[in-house]
Amino acid sequence: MRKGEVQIRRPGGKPGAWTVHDIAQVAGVSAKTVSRVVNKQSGVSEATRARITQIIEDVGYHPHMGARIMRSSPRDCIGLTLSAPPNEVPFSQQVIQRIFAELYRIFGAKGDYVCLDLNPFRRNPNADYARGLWEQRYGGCIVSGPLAIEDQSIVRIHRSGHPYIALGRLTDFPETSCATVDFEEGAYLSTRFLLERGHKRIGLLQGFGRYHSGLERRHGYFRALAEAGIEPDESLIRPVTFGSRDIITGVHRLLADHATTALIDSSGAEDAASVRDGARRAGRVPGQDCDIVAWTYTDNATVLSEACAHVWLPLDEAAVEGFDLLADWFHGLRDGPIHVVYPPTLYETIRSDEIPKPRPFFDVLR
Amino acid sequence: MRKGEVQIRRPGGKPGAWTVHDIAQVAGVSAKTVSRVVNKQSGVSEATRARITQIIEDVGYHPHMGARIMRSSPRDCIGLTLSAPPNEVPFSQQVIQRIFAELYRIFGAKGDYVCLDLNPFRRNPNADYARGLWEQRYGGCIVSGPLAIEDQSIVRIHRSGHPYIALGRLTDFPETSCATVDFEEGAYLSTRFLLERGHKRIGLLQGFGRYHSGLERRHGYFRALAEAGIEPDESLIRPVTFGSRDIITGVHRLLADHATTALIDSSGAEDAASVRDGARRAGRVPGQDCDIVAWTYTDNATVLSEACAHVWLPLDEAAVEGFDLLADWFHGLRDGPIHVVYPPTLYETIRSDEIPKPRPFFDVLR
DNA sequence: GTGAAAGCGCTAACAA
DNA sequence: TTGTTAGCGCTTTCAC
Repeated sequence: MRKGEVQIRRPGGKPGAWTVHDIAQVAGVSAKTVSRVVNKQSGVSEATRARITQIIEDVGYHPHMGARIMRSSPRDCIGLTLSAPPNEVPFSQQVIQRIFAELYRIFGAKGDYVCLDLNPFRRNPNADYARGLWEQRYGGCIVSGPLAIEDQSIVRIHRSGHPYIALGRLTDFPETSCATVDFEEGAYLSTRFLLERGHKRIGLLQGFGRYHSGLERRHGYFRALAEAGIEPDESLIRPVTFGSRDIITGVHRLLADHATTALIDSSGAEDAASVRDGARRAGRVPGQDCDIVAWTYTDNATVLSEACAHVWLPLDEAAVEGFDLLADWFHGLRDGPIHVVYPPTLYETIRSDEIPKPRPFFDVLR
Repeated sequence: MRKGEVQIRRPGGKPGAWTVHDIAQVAGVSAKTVSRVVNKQSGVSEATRARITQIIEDVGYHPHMGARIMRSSPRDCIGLTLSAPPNEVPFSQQVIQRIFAELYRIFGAKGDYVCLDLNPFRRNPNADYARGLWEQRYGGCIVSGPLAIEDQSIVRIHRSGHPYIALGRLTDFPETSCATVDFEEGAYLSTRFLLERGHKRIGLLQGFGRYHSGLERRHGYFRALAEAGIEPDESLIRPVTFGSRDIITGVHRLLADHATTALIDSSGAEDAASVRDGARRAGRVPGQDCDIVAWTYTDNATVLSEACAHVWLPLDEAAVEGFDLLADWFHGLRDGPIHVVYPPTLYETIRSDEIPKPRPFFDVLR
């Protein structure tokens, strides 16, 4: 046996891991007393506590977490789930890194576990991304990503009373505990800005079409048009995914009609090259014969040099604030739900160089 | 209630989550039959199975994971732990991303959970990074990072029989299930290369001094010296951390003695700027009055332009192979332990530009 | 093909 | 301050 290594058989030579009863037997006390020591409860004399603590350390005892959560729900493990398939809504490296850095800071450094439910979707497209909560695997969770139009899970989570926070919300369920940005307002700002510049036919490259954040984009766009007394035209809205080809085609189709003089790129892809490609195919020149408003998730950052304005949606920043509040809720320092909804900001001029398209995280290797 | 939402009270109007007994009562069968259906065991008629499956779906039943793992150990959750404090051994973004991409590919996509024990060290410097295993929180684990000289946990994990893999190994416990590279050989190669170029006094900037991978560096260095019949000189070895100041000082001290004509940068920091700074302070010019061999974790990459050779230690590549094997062990498709030890490669010429110093992952925000 | 009973390790409630 | 009892939800064993 290696130096310093401890290896003590359970009393009676039983195999397997030590239990409170084993510790109790060795210490000559009852299991409940051991339990009190493990859980730092009062009602144990200092001498007994010290003795039991020593035995626990010597034999390397750890309480069985399965048995433990049968009596009380887990408060030392937070879940992180994806509410959308990563191939459909690719998380950028930057976003994931920021989320992890925060989880490390808030939960990890305290000794809490973080449990990832990385992708229930590949097995079952209608997977319940909260399954870890129902299984009592964790006692609270972060729902990372937009919520699908047909989403049922989030309301069930909400009703369950578990601490949770979603990085998105439901258009028809404003109670959702969330940390997100106001996409409706973003679309409204973008549209109004272009209307004020005299545009009448404004195309909307609409990201997240299958999700509530996509719906919000439509609503904001319609609201600005209605205020200006302009009849909306469905053909001016093109739902797009994050794929280059989709964005190229979307821009191409929208700008092919020369009566359309402006475009809002709310795709969320920050993919300047594809927007340019689409415009070129339509025979248009952004900044010259058409105005483009580009959406970005980075403050004061140019994602399309020719854009007449950039709208910043501070999603990461909202998430960071939300996580802190969730931690407090999770640890019993406050109640839920949480409502962090950051407003977007429209920049007409930005001095930064054009930042590159973000790299998807779950794609690092292939 | 929202459209399509299911919310059915348990029989008897009891509060809380549904159990196998509730399902059984509704279905008019016994709990065991429900259990058989949930676990896809035989011994249930098709009709009964279909009926129970339907009820399970309708009420959104999920088995209680705590109760479940009291009868059998968890095989749907893999742990990821850090064996060293991240401030002491900073993981680069690249490494962490690669690890996560692999976990996503191998475990996440199958529907397994990945449970992170991010940092038990801040609370307790002697923390047992395998606590999640002892608590039966997960049924196997990845030990990410080097193993400390005084490490006790890894042998206990090994003896426990749980599937595991460490991204490092113990110099005196070769049975360790690991995916790593041969640091001893890396140091040997580096030293021999410099000896063959005629150097007699070779400094070793030794990374990971408190860890086994640091010991391996010493051993390889000594082996090459012994082969060449050169008496080792302890003052030529400088253990360094990842901090710039430490590396600057280390290089400075080593090169201040002009009799020392060569240096092996096995710090692992890939920090060219600090090496240069240290040399400058010692009044030396790498590539002119001294030879430097630089260690890197990226294939065919220059991490110090003036280096006379680069030694590539394919740690990421080893990890990727190891994870696949661990997954098979975890899922019962093979037995452990795993031994993936990649050899280092010495490059005398590399045509790449100098790559920048890697950015630490757990430092993204601050 | 199906069910009854026991027990996994822990802790809340109650008793001493 | 400490101990006893019961029971959490599940699965295993054994019986029907």
